[in-house]
Amino acid sequence: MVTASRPLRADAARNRDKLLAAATELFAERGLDVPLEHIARRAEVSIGTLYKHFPTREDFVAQIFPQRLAALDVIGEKALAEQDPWQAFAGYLEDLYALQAEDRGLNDVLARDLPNAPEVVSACHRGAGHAGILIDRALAAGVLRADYSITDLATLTRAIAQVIRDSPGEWRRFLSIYAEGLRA
Amino acid sequence: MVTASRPLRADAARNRDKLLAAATELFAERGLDVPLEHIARRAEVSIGTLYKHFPTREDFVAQIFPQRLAALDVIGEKALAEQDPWQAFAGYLEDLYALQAEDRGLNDVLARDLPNAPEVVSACHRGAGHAGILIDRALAAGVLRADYSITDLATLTRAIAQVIRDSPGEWRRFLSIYAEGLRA
DNA sequence: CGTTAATTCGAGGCAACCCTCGACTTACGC
DNA sequence: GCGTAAGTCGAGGGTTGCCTCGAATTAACG
Repeated sequence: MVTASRPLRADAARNRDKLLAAATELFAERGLDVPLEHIARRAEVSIGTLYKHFPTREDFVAQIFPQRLAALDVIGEKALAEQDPWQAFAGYLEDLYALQAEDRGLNDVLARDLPNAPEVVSACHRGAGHAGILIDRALAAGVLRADYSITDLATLTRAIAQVIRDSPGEWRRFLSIYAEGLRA
Repeated sequence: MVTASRPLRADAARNRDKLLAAATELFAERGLDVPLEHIARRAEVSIGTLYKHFPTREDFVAQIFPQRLAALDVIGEKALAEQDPWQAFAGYLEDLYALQAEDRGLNDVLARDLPNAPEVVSACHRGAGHAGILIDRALAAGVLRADYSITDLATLTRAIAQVIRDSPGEWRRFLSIYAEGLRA
């Protein structure tokens, strides 16, 4: 039962776009918790209009992050193409956290449990799938500590998210130390 | 020029104690950001009375945490008494984070830059002093990766603080992996 | 006891953020 | 052009937390 909503009026479409652009910028700059009023202000639109188009913060997240999360697939594929199982896994971590470091909103999305939009959830699942394969490969090759699991990666992600928030310049070093501890 | 303040009236002393007890509990349970109103409520005292005794949140912190931080000295001494340089450093980390995991307030104090009370600051400095010695020893013995520094420990502390907040049961495992990466 | 200074109380003002609703405005089809 | 549905606006009500201040209370001392 698809409810075919009629096309937006011209001004409405314009405002929707401005809101989306503003939200994209502000999420990236300030993180997921930026006040909705700020988004409205940057979009030069009233708060009422914001709520008309995006009744909840989640609606913004659902519109904005699926594309962002597509990058996860890219780095996943890239890592799967790498021959050396250790290099594949370690490179994946580097790329993943580099991504997070570039976008505070993405950092939040990946580090919290919150994001409920199905598109976002499925993107995360795909990411976890890639990571799972990389872990299995590395385990099979005996280059990763034998008890490592995807749960540890989730923990690491939240930890690194915090490092990125506190001191954006240090995550790479932190990761390199942690990664040493990962080798079998 | 020491301003000798006269002793508190009996009821005032009682209320002060109740406030301190309530704050100690709530900081430990909920972290440093617990609303001051909650502290007043648990102490069964009005919000006005709370502000009379502790005009700022920092005043609570300054009264409560110096004793808590004394534990830092204890584990520092304990580690310095340990013969094996690696065991000394690794044990210190274990003890430190076990402490943090037991008290959300302490976790916050150690992981944020905020705490400005001189007593708190100096306790942190003493802790850093111990840690510095442990690091130097381990470096001299060649058991710690050669480029490790106290800055890395600060980063680790913030990262683990986050792990403790998110999933209190996992910090030990996380640390054990990281610590592997630390060996020379 | 009575005095009085110290203490307590909590209503209420301020600020940030959330969200709603009805009056006004405007795009668009005719 | 005009009528109308669609869209916009922003004042304002709700919440949570911070903090203040004057009226009411009370400990403590003679």
